[in-house]
Amino acid sequence: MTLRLYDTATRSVRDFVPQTPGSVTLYLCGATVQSPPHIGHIRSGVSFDIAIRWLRASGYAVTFCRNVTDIDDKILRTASAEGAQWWAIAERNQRAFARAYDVLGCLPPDVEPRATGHVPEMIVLMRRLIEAGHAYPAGGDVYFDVSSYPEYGALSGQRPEHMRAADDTDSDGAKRDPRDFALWKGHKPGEPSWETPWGPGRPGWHLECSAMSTKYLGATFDIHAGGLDLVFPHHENELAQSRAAGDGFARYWLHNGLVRLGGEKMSKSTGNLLLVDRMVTQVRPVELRYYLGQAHYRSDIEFSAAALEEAVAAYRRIEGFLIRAAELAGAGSPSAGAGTAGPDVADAELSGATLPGSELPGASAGLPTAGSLPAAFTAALDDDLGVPQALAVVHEAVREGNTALAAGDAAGTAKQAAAVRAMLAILGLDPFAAPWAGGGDPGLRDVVGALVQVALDQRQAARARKDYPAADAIRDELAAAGIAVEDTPAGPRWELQR
RNA sequence: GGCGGAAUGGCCGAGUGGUUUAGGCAAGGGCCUGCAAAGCCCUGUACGCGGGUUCGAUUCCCGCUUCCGCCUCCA
Repeated sequence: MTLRLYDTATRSVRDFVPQTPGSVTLYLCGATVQSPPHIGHIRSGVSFDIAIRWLRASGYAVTFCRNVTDIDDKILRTASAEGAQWWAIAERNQRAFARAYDVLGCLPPDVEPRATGHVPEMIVLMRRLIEAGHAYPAGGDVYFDVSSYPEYGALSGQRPEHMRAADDTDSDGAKRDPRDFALWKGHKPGEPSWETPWGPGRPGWHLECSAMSTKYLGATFDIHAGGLDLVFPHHENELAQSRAAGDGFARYWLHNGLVRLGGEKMSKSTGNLLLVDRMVTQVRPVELRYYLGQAHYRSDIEFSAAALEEAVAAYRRIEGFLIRAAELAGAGSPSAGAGTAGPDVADAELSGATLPGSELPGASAGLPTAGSLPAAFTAALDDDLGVPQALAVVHEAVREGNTALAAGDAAGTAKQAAAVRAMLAILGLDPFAAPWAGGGDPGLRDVVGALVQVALDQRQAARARKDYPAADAIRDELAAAGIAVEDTPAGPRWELQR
């Protein structure tokens, strides 16, 4: 079974055949670093992180380029409003994006080029376009001549004659046609500028992606990804520039659906409510990742607190199974292995049942291979990255694993646990893998474990003499301290309340 | 005005020309438990509206309604 992907350019699901067998070049439109990321931004990161993990697990060597747009109107406006340097605003927000990608477990790109670092490449591309008759300098700006490129509109299905004229103010007078778009914006007082053969100025929005994708991935590359709201004008314009210049450009276009709030796309004001930094104080990052990743990447997500809570519950069900499975596989009796059982401890205990040929660090190296995964899971992801169906397979394995666990079937439990972890690794959700695992001071954990054990021993003694009020009081006190106690056939186990 | 997407059981969310019609959450019943918790089993019989094609439509076609995205700030 081969991977099939929905290609926006053809509006159909197509077999994915990379340009060079065995390797994939992928460009993702990353952040315009004009504000900190909200969950809409990061959903895109998560969606394509899963795509990249799947490509790698499928045996492709993926070269992943994710750009940063570090100059635009809004960055300049913010800088001016705050009395700060534009580059300081960009830098600050770029760091916030980097934090968000990291905290949600998105694998880093192989290269993360910034627009302002690639002006020479932009100049070359502009020259090529001007010489080919597809662009013209005017009034200090450089414009792409839409009428010179008959294919314009093909990606987004727009007909130029039906497009509304741009109502932007600044430079309309210089354009030959209102639909022409700026490759380069002429210098204005108070704005940063770079020298070009056509005068000083700054990059237009679209030019950078053509210049940088070509530089790092080649004139023709496999996949161009980004949010659905970038199809027009951004990606349309990129495509026009690059094709008009004679480059093949992207062979597949992937677009993720948007996150909405209150029935509408997240705006600046509503987005502030859903900043990643804020969300991860309300749910654990891995739970937020589960929420953002669980829907199909092309579906819109209507944010709701209730839906987020459901995702949390679903993830904890999976995680709970893995923790109990690790305890069983590890120390024979749950009480011995439990408690101290942060996932990292459990990880060690599970080592006997680890993934085939994998250390599972969450880094690109250790992903399970597609062949080692359940066939239904593989088939789901091969079908345009069908994460919802893939998660159904995960949940079925969890249920079977829980049944084995209840029966004391260690081998069966370990088998299901290994399968679940392998599948979760592809989705970036393995609780025992980086960046979710670990944390905490091992020494402190041992101390806490010993203290809890004292309390549990007293509770067991109370239970043995059928003094249930005393036993329940101990359990209640532990609960109040944030420790959940469960009795199992093999004795009590505890863990920190999640 | 143009282009595109969507409407599924209490909720989230897949999917399919029919017979076993995902999965999760919540709910009810049961098992287990001293009680819980966790887990397992069972239950609910859903596809916006109106036509059409068909032996049969939630799935295909036409029309309609509502919602959403884009039409040069956007993930």
